[in-house]
Amino acid sequence: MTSDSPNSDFTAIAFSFFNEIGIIDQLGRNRFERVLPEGLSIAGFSLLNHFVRLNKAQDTPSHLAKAFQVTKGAMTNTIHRLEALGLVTIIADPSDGRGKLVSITEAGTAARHDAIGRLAPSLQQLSGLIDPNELQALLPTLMKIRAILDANREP
Amino acid sequence: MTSDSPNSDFTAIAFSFFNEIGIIDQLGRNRFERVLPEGLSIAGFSLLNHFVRLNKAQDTPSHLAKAFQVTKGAMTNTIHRLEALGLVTIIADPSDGRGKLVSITEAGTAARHDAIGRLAPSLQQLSGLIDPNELQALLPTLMKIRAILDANREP
DNA sequence: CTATATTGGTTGAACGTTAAACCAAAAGAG
DNA sequence: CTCTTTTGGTTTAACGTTCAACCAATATAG
Repeated sequence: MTSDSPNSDFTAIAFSFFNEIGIIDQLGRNRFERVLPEGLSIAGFSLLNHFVRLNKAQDTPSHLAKAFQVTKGAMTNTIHRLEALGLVTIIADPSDGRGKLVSITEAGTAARHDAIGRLAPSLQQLSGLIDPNELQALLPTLMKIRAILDANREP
Repeated sequence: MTSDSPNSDFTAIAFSFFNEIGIIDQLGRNRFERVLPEGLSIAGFSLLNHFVRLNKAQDTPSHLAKAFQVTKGAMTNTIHRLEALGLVTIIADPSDGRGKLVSITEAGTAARHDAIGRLAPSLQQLSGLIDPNELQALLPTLMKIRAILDANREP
């Protein structure tokens, strides 16, 4: 029964896969969201983290939307929310009348640092429950699948 | 560099992991949602599928909420939406004045069948791009992680 | 140069989700 | 039996997301 009809098998495997992915995403998102500083969502934190990690001074909303695989509307929302919190500034792009430039503020860098501190205990706990090697072993395949899904939208 | 400071490494690995999970969930969800019949969400389809797969005649909302790891409010929403489409019926539980009993209708079974047919080409395409064995190999670890996250909510 | 197409960003409606407050019915404690 | 707690379900506000329509500015074609 393990290697019968290989093709209809794929459906069952894919169903299970996406099901697990969905639940893990939900549980993980929930877990981290509740420890983040008031008002800072995962989307917001990811954006701040992006600036610090890549040491970027500024970036355009459209580029950010592509980097996070999110629609322009979603990115507008995220950015404006961060701006309202003073964690980010938005200015007009001097070299393109349509564009904007987003920069992280001092407060934004601090908030990101604070958030990482808050995340630590939660991650600490997980590190005792999940084998890091096992987790890491998943990464290459997950990245491959993500790339395939990304390159192959709507059939 | 592979087995240096094992603990701070975990943070980076976990970040990458949840990041990939989040994007795959979004892309996969989007991919399947757009091919589903009008008005039928993934949540709705999953519910219908649950009844057919487990060959259940009826189930209570609270049990369904637990099965899908979703809040009661979310399940109320899903069920009522399906009821409005005529894919499910809701009756009072005769043996418990608080409870309800949800059953799938003929139309619900048909809609689920139709949905599977619509999903097929999309899955077919994926089966050519992703190695089923590689996909299946991920499942045990994913399930383990899901179980750990589930059993270990809010630190 | 002018007309058309593309790109950057915003907006508003809809969806599924969570959290929290709430009500009614059932179960448990005294 | 009565009081208290637990359980089943609904409701409302808020969030992040998608999609589609839209506007303004730039790029491209002719």
